[in-house]
Amino acid sequence: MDRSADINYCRNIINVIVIMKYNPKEIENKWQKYWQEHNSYKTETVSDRPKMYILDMFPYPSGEGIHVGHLKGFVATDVYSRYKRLKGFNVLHPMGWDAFGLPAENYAIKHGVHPEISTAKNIANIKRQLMSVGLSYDWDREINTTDPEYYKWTQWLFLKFFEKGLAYKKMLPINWCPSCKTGLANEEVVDGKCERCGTPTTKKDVEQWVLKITDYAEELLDGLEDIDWPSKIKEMQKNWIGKSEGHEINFIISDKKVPVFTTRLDTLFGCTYLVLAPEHPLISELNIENKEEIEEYINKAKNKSDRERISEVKDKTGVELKGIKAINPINNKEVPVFIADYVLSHYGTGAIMAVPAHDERDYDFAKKYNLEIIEVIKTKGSSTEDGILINSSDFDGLKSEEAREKIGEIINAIKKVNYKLRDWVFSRQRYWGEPIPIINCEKCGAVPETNLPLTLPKVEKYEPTGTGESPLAGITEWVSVKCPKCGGRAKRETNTMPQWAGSCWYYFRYLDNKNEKAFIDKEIEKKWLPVDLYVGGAEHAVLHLLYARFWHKFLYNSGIISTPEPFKKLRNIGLVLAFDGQKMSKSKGNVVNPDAVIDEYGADTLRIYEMFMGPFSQAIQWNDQGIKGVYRFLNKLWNILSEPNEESSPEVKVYVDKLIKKVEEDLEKMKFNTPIAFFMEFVDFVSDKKLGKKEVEKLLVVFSIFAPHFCEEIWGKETSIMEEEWPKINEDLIKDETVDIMIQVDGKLRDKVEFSVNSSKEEIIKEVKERENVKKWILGKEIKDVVFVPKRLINIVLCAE
RNA sequence: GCCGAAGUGGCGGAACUGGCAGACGCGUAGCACUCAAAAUGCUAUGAGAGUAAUCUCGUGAGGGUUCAAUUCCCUCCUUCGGCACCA
Repeated sequence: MDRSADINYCRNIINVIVIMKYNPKEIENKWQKYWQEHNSYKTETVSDRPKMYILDMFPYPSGEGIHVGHLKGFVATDVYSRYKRLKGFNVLHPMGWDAFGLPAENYAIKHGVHPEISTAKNIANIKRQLMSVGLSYDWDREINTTDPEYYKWTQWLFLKFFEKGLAYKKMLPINWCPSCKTGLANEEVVDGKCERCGTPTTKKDVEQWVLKITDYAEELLDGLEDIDWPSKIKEMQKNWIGKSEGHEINFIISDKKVPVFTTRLDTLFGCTYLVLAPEHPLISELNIENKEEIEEYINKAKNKSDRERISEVKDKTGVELKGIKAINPINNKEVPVFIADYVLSHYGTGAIMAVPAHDERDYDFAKKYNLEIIEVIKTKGSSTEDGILINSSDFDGLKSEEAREKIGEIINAIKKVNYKLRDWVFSRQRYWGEPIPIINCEKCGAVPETNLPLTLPKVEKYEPTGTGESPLAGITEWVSVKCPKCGGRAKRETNTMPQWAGSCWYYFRYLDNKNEKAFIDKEIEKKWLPVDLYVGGAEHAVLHLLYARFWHKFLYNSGIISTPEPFKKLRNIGLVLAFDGQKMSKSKGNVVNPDAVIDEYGADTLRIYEMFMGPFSQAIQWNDQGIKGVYRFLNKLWNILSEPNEESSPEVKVYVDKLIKKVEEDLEKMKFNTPIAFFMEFVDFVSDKKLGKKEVEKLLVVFSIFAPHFCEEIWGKETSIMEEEWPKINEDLIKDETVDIMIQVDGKLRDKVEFSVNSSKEEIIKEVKERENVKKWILGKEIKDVVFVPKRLINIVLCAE
């Protein structure tokens, strides 16, 4: 080290001694301890104040801890919670752990550490991280989905579904991940690949527990009307449920009725062939000439993966059933019959009437196999739109909509609604999940295990078997039980629940997390639900958010709870991208760890940067320089607020009240970036003015929602700043007496003049006309009109030459 | 292909209900402090013209409505997210 560095070092020390500098390291630990010791974040279940339930999507306790992206949402809800507390609400702001799932189990397989142990370790680490940011969670209400006292109720709720016949066992061709060696729900297959590991999924026939979410399709759709959610998420759920209204009609094949679903009954005269799904049960009953060819096709179709099917969208395959014809009910015309895997067995009736002239898929197929194409609708735009009927005998000239009605009447078509939504495959062949509390008895069938919790037994090997059985199947002493009903030999269900089970109802449990008699007390539920604000990532749109609504609606319909929807208002967090504009991920090595940021700048700087970087529902790149800017701002603000004058100058008083009002307005709109900008402007404004004690106190209370440690330290009173109230502002004081009026000539800004707010149009025009900047534009021209917007502008409109 | 969201300086972004485009921050440049650097402070910073006052252009592209458009309407382009043979 050279001499100059020494001098510099000495100077810095002198600085610290002379002025009390902002030193986050010193103050943050102190206050975190204080808040914890004083139970500052505790929420009373019963209170006179109005309730406000502000909820984060709880994290999965991964080994890497949380990164700054997770924190963005947590900080936003924390700021909002602190704001609402100061505003007099009884705020519930809890946190917990969604801890069942594959990573912990995979870790166990690799290292032989029980998931319970690794999970506990990870939770401790993340909890430490959350506390180091000064997040105001009521930790007395902490929950953990892997705690038997918690999953006892997950199991109990499953049995409710079972009692009502909404949980049933079925042999199904399900999505199977060959790498995770487990079945998956539809929602967990993204782009033909496993949502967890990215391996292409295959089809496998496995006996599965299924939850009948399809019974709730209509309600799940309707409920969207009444909730304040981003339209994007609503739209995704709508599309996922995929309601379509149409008719079911019968074609006749070999004297047998073959029902077909269509939304375009108006195109019935254009039907030139019929297509059955390869799995259609009728096929085996027919006397087909080319039986072998058909069987070969069916086998091939069966073994296709989702990816293969997707890649074949533009190149459809199929085989004609030779010697078979179908009769069209409207005109008794005979049309050929095909099987093709572009027709899905699980949707509608598994059979379609093909109208190649007005359906793209049928068109592709007809072109390929040289089938007849008959145009029956005259359309203005694309051939698949509604229009006017032609080539349709008596129905010619009718509009599509009328034709659907009329044709429907004549052939006795049944009106029918179909949904894309399919039942929820609910069992997983893995270890680290809630055991399904069912005993399979040879005599009595599936019998509920009522002695809950049914705890997850310890096993030696976590490895999935790959046979379609879970690792639990290997523990004979656990599996073999007596049937609770007949006492005979029976076996436990060895499948576990999917990772989404625990999160379907966790928002109830925070409210009453120690209740041993019920999953929630009825009165508490009535008082506290729905959740007022729910914040999390958009990736859960058709997973957690759909599943949770389903469970909630089921409980509501069963009379167990009193609210029809769980989450009144939902907002999505925008991703925090790495410096390179890419998603943060461990493998790319571009993850920003909050621990490092706090170590360098402190928690308050991190909090404010997370909020200041941009609108919180937007994806934004992390920028190290930006944090420095926030740190600079906090240093300036620290110096300004820590040495106040006795009394503020009058313009400062007004400014502060205006500032508070603007901050409040933006917070109500969930805007967190602009309030911070207002404070930055204030720093600049006040630098050459007098700021008094009273205003400092107001500012500290308001700013404490963003920088709690910082404000608590300057506050320096006996009681915590958290116990204060949001400052009242003097509306009379902040009313402007004068305003700047924009002066436009022909819509172009030419001048700006200060007037009293009450100035009339005439007064303003008179004065403005005399101003040089205006005169030169209107000189010698005729004024056609003057537009006056009070308190804003006047626009002098001239006659065009 | 279908559905949804979004395009504003060198960068992140701001702009109420159609009414000053570019707040605030970053970066950059200059200056001050310093032997020097860092830190800090001050000034400037959309493009072009002009010594200046000021003017012209400017919110993805083109058109429209309006006294007035980043904001409303139409067409198109680009990016991102979702769905993907759902009859």
